[in-house]
Amino acid sequence: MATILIVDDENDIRELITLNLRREGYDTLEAADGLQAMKKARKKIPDLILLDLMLPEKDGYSVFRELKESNLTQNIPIIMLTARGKLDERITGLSLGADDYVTKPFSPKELLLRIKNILHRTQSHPAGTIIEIGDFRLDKNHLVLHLAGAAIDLTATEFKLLVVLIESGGHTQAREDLLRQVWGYNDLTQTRTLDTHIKRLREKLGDFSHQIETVRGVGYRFISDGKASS
Amino acid sequence: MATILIVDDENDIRELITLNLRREGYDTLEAADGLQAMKKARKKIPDLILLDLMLPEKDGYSVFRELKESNLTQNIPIIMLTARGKLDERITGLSLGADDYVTKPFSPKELLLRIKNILHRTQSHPAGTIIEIGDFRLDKNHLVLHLAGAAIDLTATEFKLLVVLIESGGHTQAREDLLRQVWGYNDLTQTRTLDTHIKRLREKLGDFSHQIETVRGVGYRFISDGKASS
DNA sequence: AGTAAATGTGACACAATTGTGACAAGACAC
DNA sequence: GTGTCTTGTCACAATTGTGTCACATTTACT
Repeated sequence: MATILIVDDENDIRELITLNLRREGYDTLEAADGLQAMKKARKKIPDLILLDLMLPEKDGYSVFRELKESNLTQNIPIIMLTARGKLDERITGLSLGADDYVTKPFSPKELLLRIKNILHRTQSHPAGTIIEIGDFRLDKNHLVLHLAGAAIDLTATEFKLLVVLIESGGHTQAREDLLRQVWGYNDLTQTRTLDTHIKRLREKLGDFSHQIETVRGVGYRFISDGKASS
Repeated sequence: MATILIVDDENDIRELITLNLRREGYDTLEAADGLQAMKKARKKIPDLILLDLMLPEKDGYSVFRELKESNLTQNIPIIMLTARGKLDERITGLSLGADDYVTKPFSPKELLLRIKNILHRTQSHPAGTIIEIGDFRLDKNHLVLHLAGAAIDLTATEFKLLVVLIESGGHTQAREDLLRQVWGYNDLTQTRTLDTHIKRLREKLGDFSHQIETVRGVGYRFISDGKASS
C-alpha cells in the first residue's frame, strides 16, 4: 500500500499520526527535521508527505522547495501541517503548491480523510495514464492492468483492445470498428485475430472475464459490473 | 573563491554589498539592470546571484526566468532581494524557485550568513549532482555509481542512460524518448545501441540488474524496489 | 430437433522484439 | 606510434507476441 512520510519535530504528534496511519494499512516513514526528511524521501520515495511547517534547522518552506526541485520527489503530493490556521501560512502553503492543508490540532479522522482523498486522486501518476473503472485499473504507461489487487501484464495489442472497449463506455463496438481502431485494418479483411485476442484477454481477466460481453453478429462490449456504469 | 553576481539598480546598495563580500574574500560582479546581468552572467558564470526584484527595463522576474531557462545559468542559486517583505512577492519569489529571499533593508551580516549557507549546501554537492534512491547513489560529477557500498564505474553514456531512467520516477521511457534524451537522436534512426547499452548497464548492475525492466514494445523503466509501484 | 452462421478454443508457424557476444572505428593518454 | 577505453553496428540467439487454421461449441432461426 501507499507509503507516507511524516515530517514533524514533535515526537508525540509523529507517533500519533504513525499509529493511525498504520492501523489503516499505510506504510509510514518518520523524520524529525528537514535533513532527515530529505534523506528518507530519497531512500524510499513516499507516495505522500505530511509536512510540518515549524521545523528546527531548515524550516518547512525550505524542505518543501527542495522536495519540489528534485526530479525524484517533485510529483509527490504534500499536505502541510501547521500550528494554527494562520492565514498567511495558509496562503503561502497553498500557493507554493501544497496539495492540502491541515491545521493543528486536527482529528485523526480528518487527516485520514484528506490523505485518502489525495492519494486517490493523485497516486502520483501523470495525468491521463491511468484509467480506472470498477475493479479495473489500467496503467497506460506500463501496459499493466491492476485487477482487484493483482497486477496483470498485457501485451501491447491486448492492452489497446481493452482500452478501446473500456473507453467506449458500455457501448458495443462493432468488429470492424475494433479492427480499425486496434489493428488499423481498414479493408474488411477476413480475419479471426480479434476473436483470438478477446479469448486471450478473457483468459487473463480470470474471474472478471464476463465483463467482456460478446454481442453476437455485431461485436463486443465492456460492462462495468452493474455499478459504476456510464 | 566563489564569484557572486550582484544585480541591483541602486549604486549605493550594489557597492555596499560588493564591499562586504570582497572583505570576506568573494569575487564580485555587478550589474545595474537585467540586460547587463545576463551579459555578465554569460561571460563569467557566477556561483551565486543576488537579484533585486525592482529593476528598470526588464524586471527581476523576467531576469530570473531567463536565467533559469538558460542551460548555462539554470543551476546557479539565486537570492532575491526586495524592498519590503511584501507577502505576494515572497510567494512569487519562492514559487519561481529562488533559493532564498532577503528583504531590504537588511544587515550585511544577515546577507552574508545566507550566502554562506547556500554556497555551502550547493557547492559541497553542486546542485543536484547526487542522486540517491534505494541502494543506488549516483554521483554526476564523477560518473560513479555506488551500489550497496560498492563503487561501479560507468561510462558517460551508461551514466546518462541510468540517470534518465531513474529520474523518470518509475515510469516507462519509450525507446524513442531514451534515444532522444541520451543520444540526441531526433529522427527515427534505426539503431540497436540502446539495447546494447541496456545490456552493458545490467551487466554492471549485477544483482540489481532486474531493476531495469523492459516493457516490450515500449521501452524500459527503472523500478526502485521489488514491487511494481507508482 | 435440425441447420447454418457466428464465436470460442487450442495448436502451431512465423514475426517481431530484445538479449548477447564479437568486432572495428574513433578518442584519448602515454 | 602503442595500448586502452568507449561506442555503435552487426549477426545470431533467445524470447515473446501475433495471426491463421482446424475443430468445438454456442446461438438464432426454421
